[in-house]
Amino acid sequence: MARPAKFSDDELLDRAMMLLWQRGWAATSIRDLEASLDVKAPSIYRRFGSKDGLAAAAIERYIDRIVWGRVSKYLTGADDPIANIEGFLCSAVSAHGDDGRLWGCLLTTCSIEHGTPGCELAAAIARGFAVIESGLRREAERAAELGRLADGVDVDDATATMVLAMQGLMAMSRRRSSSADLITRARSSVSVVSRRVV
Amino acid sequence: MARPAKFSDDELLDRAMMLLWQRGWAATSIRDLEASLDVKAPSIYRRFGSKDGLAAAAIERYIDRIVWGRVSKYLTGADDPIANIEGFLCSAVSAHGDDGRLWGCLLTTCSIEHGTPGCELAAAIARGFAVIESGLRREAERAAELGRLADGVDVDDATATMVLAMQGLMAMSRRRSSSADLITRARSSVSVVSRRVV
DNA sequence: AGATTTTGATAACAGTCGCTATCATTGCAT
DNA sequence: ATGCAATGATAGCGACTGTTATCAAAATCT
Repeated sequence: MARPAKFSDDELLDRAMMLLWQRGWAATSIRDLEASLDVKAPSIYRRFGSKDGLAAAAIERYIDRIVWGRVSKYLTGADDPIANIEGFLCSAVSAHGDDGRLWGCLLTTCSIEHGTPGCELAAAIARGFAVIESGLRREAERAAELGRLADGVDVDDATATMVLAMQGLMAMSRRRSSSADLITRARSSVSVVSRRVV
Repeated sequence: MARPAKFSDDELLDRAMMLLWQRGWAATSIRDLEASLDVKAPSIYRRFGSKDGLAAAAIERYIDRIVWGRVSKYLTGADDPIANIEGFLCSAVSAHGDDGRLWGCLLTTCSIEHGTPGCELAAAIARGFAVIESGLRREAERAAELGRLADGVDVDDATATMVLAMQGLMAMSRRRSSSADLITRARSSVSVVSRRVV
């Protein structure tokens, strides 16, 4: 056939995902990707078509790896659903960068940066958020069945509050250097929807 | 003295604020500002020093006009604090653009786009969020005094939940075209922290 | 009225952006 | 070994970025 590629698409996407996650969409140029991926621009364009195409593929990979990873690790559908939700939120605001800076969420960052709705990025981003929301809703339903929701709080209320808290935490992550304050806020928000155990 | 300026700094900042609010920081170029402000680039640079300087001044104006306007209109320190908070959140997710697209929050958008902490933009943004949080906290304190907080929910919990909800709503605003769904979510989140009246 | 001083406009700077045409290099199949 | 096909590398495209030097226009003060 022909000469094999130096890196597989998956390897490229992993590194592209990390770079976009850390720096954002607009702040990451093709030259940055060239340097980080050790692959020249023409190869990137032959494989992914455009910068948007690469970003969309990187977002898909982010959903598959990071989002699904956290959902399946924390929102397990077993044990205490409240503790699961709390673990999920706190895992998202844990430090990532070597400098201690939080990375936030690739989905939130890209959806705000790349505002134009209707593009292929928007569809990928919406899919990622749907994964998060359905995972949170599943735990909220279990919490309701187990009587772990606070009085007067139904599944919709708990899900909406947790989704908003998640996005709020991700937005705040981009400008906070430490995660301690965010974890406190996350715990507060979870405690509000859950029944106090005396 | 000398020839008077065609527009005052305040007029310029008002229009710059609207443009940055609608399009974001990175997506708004100096040429865009020239066209929208009807003022050429050299005048902009003579007055505000740089694009960052203009953005920082526009953010200050956003805080003074929009943030303080909403805080003083809704978080009044009188009447029902729960209704006040709900009105505050819902006002922020009301349609703004002629095309029905939501603009979100200039602070949230800029803080995610212009991630670099330590610059003058970051300080202005932090100040704006402090205004929002203190306003929400004031109403939460009144709600606690009036017995309008749900059982087991203290002022810190309610404030944290409302701040996260606010930021979450603003993040979601950038990719939603209608505000109905966001208003439903906002109401859910407010209902969670407030005492049910039977 | 004339001098002064700040304004606005034209044009251009160097740099970066996303993207691509061109070509030599490489490895697989025959 | 040879031809084929896809690779990586060099170089460059036009457009756009933030920014600034230069100069004409205009309004206030003496």
